[in-house]
Amino acid sequence: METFLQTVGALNDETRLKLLRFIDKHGAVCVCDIESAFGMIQSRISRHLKILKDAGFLRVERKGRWAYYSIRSPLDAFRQNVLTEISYLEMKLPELKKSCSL
Amino acid sequence: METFLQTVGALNDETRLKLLRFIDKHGAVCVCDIESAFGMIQSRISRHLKILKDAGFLRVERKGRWAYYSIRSPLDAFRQNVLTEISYLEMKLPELKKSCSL
DNA sequence: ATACTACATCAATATATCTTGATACATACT
DNA sequence: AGTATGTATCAAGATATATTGATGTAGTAT
Repeated sequence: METFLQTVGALNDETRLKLLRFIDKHGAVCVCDIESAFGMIQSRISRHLKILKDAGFLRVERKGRWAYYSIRSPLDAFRQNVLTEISYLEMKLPELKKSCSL
Repeated sequence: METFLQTVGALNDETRLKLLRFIDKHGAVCVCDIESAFGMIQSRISRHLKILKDAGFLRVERKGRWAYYSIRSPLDAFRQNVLTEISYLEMKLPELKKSCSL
């Protein structure tokens, strides 16, 4: 119950749906790339990524000073369904431009 | 996007998950039965039922002064998955006692 | 018509969540 | 050591959502 509410709670935000789709589409990206792609301030991105991570959708891998977020794998069936469902949604995603990372 | 957010928004509440499971389990029930089963005031129940209905999970059928809520049918694959997922959750549901309806 | 019942909706308050800017932390570089 | 960079977290205000009690509406009964 707790966990399910956390999962749907994480999905209940337009920004997070876009982040999820963006990461699902591009694979591992660092926070600064997301920041410049979405044109949002870093604290906002960081917060949403944490919520998505805590809800079981994302994983982080730190390399040097960068934190790379990607879709957690393996993903249980329900979360996988959710990702698929999100991929069907019409949303305009920003372009990924490798601005800061190597 | 709109629709998806409305769907997950409807799921983002413990009371509504219980209502959904309760109705999924018992079939068509009227508001007063839910009210007495859950021990919640009527306006609260009514509001949550509306949210679940607007999100595409429930349908209403009025008979006389009663409004019977049941799972909308047919349900698309995603919402069906959600219902299945909810059925796996551990939650204590109140007993249904046919208190007011015929 | 009046009164009653089941349900819906509104207004006010309470609670949770989001956004921003500031600050903290950790790694890398000189 | 200091400085810069990438990220995380905190505190404040803004926004959204939930709960309650009151009121509105529609069907039913007397």
